[in-house]
Amino acid sequence: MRGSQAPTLEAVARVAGVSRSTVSRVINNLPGVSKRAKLAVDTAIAELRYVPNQAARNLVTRRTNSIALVVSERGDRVFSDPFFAKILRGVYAGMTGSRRQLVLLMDQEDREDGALESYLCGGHVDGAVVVSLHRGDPLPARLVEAGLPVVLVGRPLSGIKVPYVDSDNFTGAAAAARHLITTGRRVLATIAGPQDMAAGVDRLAGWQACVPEPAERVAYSDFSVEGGARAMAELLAEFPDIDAVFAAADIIAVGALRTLAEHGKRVPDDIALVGFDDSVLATTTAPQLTTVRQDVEELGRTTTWHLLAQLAGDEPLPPSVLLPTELVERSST
Amino acid sequence: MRGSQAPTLEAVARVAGVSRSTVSRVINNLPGVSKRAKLAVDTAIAELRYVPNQAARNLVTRRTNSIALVVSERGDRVFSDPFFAKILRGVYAGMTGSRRQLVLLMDQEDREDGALESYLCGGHVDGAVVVSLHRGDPLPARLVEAGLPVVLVGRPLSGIKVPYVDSDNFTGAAAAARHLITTGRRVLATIAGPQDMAAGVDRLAGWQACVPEPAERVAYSDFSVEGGARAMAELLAEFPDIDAVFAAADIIAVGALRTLAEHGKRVPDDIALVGFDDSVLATTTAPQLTTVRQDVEELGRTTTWHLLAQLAGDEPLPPSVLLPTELVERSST
DNA sequence: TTGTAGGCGTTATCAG
DNA sequence: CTGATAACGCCTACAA
Repeated sequence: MRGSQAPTLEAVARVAGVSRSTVSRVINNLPGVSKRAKLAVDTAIAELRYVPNQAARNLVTRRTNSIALVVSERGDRVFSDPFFAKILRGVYAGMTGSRRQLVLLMDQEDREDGALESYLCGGHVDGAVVVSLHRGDPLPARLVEAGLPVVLVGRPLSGIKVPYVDSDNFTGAAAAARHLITTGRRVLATIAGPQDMAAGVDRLAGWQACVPEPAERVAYSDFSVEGGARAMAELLAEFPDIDAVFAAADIIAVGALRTLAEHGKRVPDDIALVGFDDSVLATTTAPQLTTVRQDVEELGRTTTWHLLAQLAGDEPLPPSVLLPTELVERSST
Repeated sequence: MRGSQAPTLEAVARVAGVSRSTVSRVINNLPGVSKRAKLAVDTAIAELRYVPNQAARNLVTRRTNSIALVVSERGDRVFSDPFFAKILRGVYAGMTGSRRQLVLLMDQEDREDGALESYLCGGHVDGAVVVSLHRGDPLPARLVEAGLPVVLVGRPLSGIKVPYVDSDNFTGAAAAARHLITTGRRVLATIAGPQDMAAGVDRLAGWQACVPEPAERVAYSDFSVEGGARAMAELLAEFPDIDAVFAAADIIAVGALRTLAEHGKRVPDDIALVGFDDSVLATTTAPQLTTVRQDVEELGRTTTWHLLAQLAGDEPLPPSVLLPTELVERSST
């Protein structure tokens, strides 16, 4: 991949009039090199524009000084989702001072199945943060089996033993339920998120743990405005007397709000609405959303720390971490 | 980076009862392997969960089967900018069928200067698409010197000889100027973009090439709403009689629009306004923006094709490509 | 069709 | 402090 002939350690050593070992020591800042030798080597390096060959270095050291952020989602979707933006920001923040490169990897639809996996297991990276897992995704288990250090953003649904960091979705949803109950609402409904992701499952579970009739009045939606609008319509059609709704995400709540407006329902007078995430959306709606806050950037940061600690061998680590969530009261309840 | 001891070619060969070369041939789908041998090898590979060591492979083949998308911008900014989202989408689209992995690299503020460069030159990737260059960024020249195939998104300002793909900013800006002139505007002004980026420079040049008094009535702004608002205010203060403004980006135009409203100027009655980009912003303003459309996704796609062609050795390639831009008339002129 | 042997550019372990 | 020398895991002529 280099023009004609990239200079090697050997070449530098010749020019500097020393041995390869000495050059290697200089490059890696190892002790035991005389000032004179170091100077000669530095000069030679500059002159030849020498850059160490990573492949050779990786081969012998068995480390690459880079970690991967793996997004198990189609690449073209990633950039438009603010969730990933925050995760990325957090991962970056978590890496400061670690002297490692971050490599962002996404699913490519046209690649054969194992491409991502063999890239990761093939020694391109020292470890991986994996985010956006859906039920049944075999990737994390495979990576762990292969011995690659991995930390997940979000609880895995498959029950595999992989360390993860997640927001406490269960407790957050429970708080939402309690809030609605204590503010006098009686006919409670929820729009649950996708049940192939832990966030969807756990928020539903937390809700159901606090609500009188857990199995009643549940609609499902993906994380989209349209889905939320549709689910709200279903709910309204089947249970016209509901006076409170917990939406499993702010974006779902936005859709619900739209449907409620179309049906002439006033929020919070006729129906109270609670969202989840405390994203920017929550303050741009009218009325502003009562919602459960999770700190997504912190999620990325903590996950990265966990991975780096694992790489550094700072055992023992907790197998998983739950970050607190918090109810934020605004005008929709 | 593998658990205890990752299996090697050697191990597979032993289990399969063949030589390393035969295993290698199977892995690389080379001809000249008997059915029996292939079967034995495949079985052994599955049994041992063998994954080829990339470092070793890279070292000898001198290729990595991955290309980099390098964003010369702080990582945490990248995800929030829709421009990069579109570029990424285009790059992905351009890679379909290429059997390569995409590695996204961004500046990390805490890294020493050469980290990105030595990562790229050290043989981690076969080539790079580099985007978002500011004047004086030494990266592309260094990469090219080191022999790494590189294609730039956007014309480099430094005059270095690196292939690039860009939108035809000059012609687009000229079209904006002509449009304002032919619709009867007389006192023309422009809010130019940052002059440390080609997009800013070229749009200003295109404008100045078509306007009666090129040096007159120019304000400068970065690509932000606030900058546009401020620049518009400057213009208004200094030249109260202007009746047309060309903003070098839609986001700048949004700011200008705000200032104009504050000053009681009607658009387009009192002042005509043209933007650049045809981003989503252009249709969310009131009035909707007349603007110059550029296809950013296409930009990413074409740049990637160019790089892949270069890697494939499909010479000779045009050193650079300009993608057409097009005036879109709406209500602001 | 298969196996043997040499080398890719580093690091690391030894003696000197 | 410095310099040989043996790996690291794989590919690739070349020979069988």
